[in-house]
Amino acid sequence: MGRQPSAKPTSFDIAYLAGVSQPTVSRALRGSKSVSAATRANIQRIAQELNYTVDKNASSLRSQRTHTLALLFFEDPNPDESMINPFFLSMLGSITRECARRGYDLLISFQQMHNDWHVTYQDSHRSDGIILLGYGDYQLYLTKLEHLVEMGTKFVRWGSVSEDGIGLTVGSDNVGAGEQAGAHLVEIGRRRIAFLGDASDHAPEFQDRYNGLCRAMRAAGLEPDPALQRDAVSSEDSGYAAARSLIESGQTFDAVFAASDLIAIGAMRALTEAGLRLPHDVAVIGFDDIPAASLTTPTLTTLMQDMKGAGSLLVDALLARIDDRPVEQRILPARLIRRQSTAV
Amino acid sequence: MGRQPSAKPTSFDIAYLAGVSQPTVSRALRGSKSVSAATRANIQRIAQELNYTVDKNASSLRSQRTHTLALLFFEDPNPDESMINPFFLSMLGSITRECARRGYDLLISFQQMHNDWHVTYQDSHRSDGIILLGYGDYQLYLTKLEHLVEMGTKFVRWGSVSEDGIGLTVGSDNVGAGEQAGAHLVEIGRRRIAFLGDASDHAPEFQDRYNGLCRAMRAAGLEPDPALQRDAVSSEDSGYAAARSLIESGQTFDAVFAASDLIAIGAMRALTEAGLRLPHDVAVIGFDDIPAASLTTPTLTTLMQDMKGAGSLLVDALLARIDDRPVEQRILPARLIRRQSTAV
DNA sequence: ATATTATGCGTATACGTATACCCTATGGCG
DNA sequence: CGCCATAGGGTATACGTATACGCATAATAT
Repeated sequence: MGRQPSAKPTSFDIAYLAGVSQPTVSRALRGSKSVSAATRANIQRIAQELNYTVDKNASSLRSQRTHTLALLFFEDPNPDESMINPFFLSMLGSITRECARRGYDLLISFQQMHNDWHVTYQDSHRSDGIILLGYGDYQLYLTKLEHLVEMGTKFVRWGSVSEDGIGLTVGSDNVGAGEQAGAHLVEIGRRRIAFLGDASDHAPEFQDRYNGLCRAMRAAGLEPDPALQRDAVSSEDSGYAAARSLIESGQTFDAVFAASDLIAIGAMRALTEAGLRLPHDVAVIGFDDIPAASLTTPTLTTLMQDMKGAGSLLVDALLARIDDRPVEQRILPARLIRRQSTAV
Repeated sequence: MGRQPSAKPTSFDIAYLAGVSQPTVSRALRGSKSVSAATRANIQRIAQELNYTVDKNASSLRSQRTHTLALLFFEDPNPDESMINPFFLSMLGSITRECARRGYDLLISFQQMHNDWHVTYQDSHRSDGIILLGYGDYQLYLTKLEHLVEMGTKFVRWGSVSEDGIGLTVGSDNVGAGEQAGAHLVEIGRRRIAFLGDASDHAPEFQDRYNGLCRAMRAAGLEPDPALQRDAVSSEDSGYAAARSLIESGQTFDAVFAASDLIAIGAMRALTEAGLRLPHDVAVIGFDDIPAASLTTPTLTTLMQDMKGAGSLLVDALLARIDDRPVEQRILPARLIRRQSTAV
């Protein structure tokens, strides 16, 4: 009873009470097998009683391992600052859970493309590695990634998975998903399918989706019409503008495959305003299955990415990278969610 | 050139190059005024050149300050694990930004109401304080909070602001927002206004909103009918069920004030299915202004909470609490967003 | 001119843990 | 009965920084 309740116990306190030395406490709690079962049990009991916790800072300082990962969202600074891509937000849940399961803490930050991630997070020993999520200026982005590789920073990013990519990338099977979308539209009888989304190599994921669409069309004996492709970034406004451009061009089309749900939602607004009936005149497919997709009129058919799988895959891959183990899986399948916007 | 590029520089390296002692480097970089301007400038230049960063673990260990806050979402374990209350998610952006602005890192975690937050985060020196966000089993919740207070844990939570609350709470002006909702419905001629949301003291925020509604009605000479109140938690399904219950009861009503947008969206589905025309037969107001609110049919009138303000207020309050300074502001105003669901 | 105070910095050390290394006792084996 | 391996754990120390304290020198006061 003479102890100060406010003073947090250290491993020395435990050691004293257990009649052993401080290193033995450390060894016992970390599971070293050079401690007898009886001693270990005793130490654990005492630690429990005193509500002892290993000091994270001291532990990290000594072991040079933080058991912390950093999650960086980097998007172009948005006029509406509080707006975050909903798709990435929903990945957050699975990432945090996977981190917790693996005993890792998660630091989170939104970055405006600064130059010093490695300095900020790895060199200052805040985290053992970095998860990168986001779109943005792709060229600028690549430059930064090369820099990270040079600095030996451990990181993994979500994106288009290809062998020549910079650093380690995991992502959905975008080509396969594009094929599913195309096949579905062909199946319901559509012939002239428009694609809304940047198809250049500035947006590899969108490009993959477009390539998948083209492949499905060709497999059905249709030739994709390049005039039916319109660039768009992932936002409602951009989707609206792209659809307007398509409508005003006078091209005929009976389906729209939007590279993201946000684009699709904007496009549906433009199409409806133009007096087109959905899905009768134009069928629409989105990508991501954000919560809003089931609230639109008509509800939006879309490709659902495996968000839960994505989170654990990202964490798995990063931990493998940190421990210099080979990374097993890198690609996740997507699933077609059929709703009213393609129900004819 | 003989230096190892991979070895991270320490304050000793800087000190050696600057011809001073290590503590002087520490003082210079932390802005102590007992270092001459010339020395400081020189040290900063060298640190810059070497890409030196203060080791976070060593710094935190020595100073017993982590400059890190922990954000805890605690909700009842959901069957759909990846579902997070969208309102809290949008608060995330402003919290991270405010932390960054103040030079704090942010740890994030989802908790299933475990007992040991303080152990996990404060006692193990992972963070200086905790931000709590979430609904959940309110009684259980209160017990945990009392425990936190006992342990001397620094924390702040989002919720119903009242003087007798446990710990430090900041939140929206729920009563005032409820009044705005009520006044608006009265203004468009509605007399029999239903409230969907738990009005017991298990959900103080909802209760406040209901009280605000009642106040506005009485101010207009109307007496709220308790039969028009239905309990609901913040989910679509719960809103749907509550609205069904109301419809089946045979009560007449010409407006619904839902305690959250999710409840409102579920209720609108039930109302529409029952053949009621919105807003002609029944006007609907929600709460939160989640992104989906502008996508429903009809679009949803709602009360927008000041999310950006909320984030900075939470961080401000917590930092004040950590430094034992008085907390200035605790209540944020909400704003009525008029959309189609009340446009008559 | 001496006493006083402030300035600028070095010396020593603490923060709490993890690990390399060393030592002792025990048992197995030939 | 001597030899070595092994279990079990102690001793010493490093991780990199921040701070209490002391000590000069210079600036001011008296």
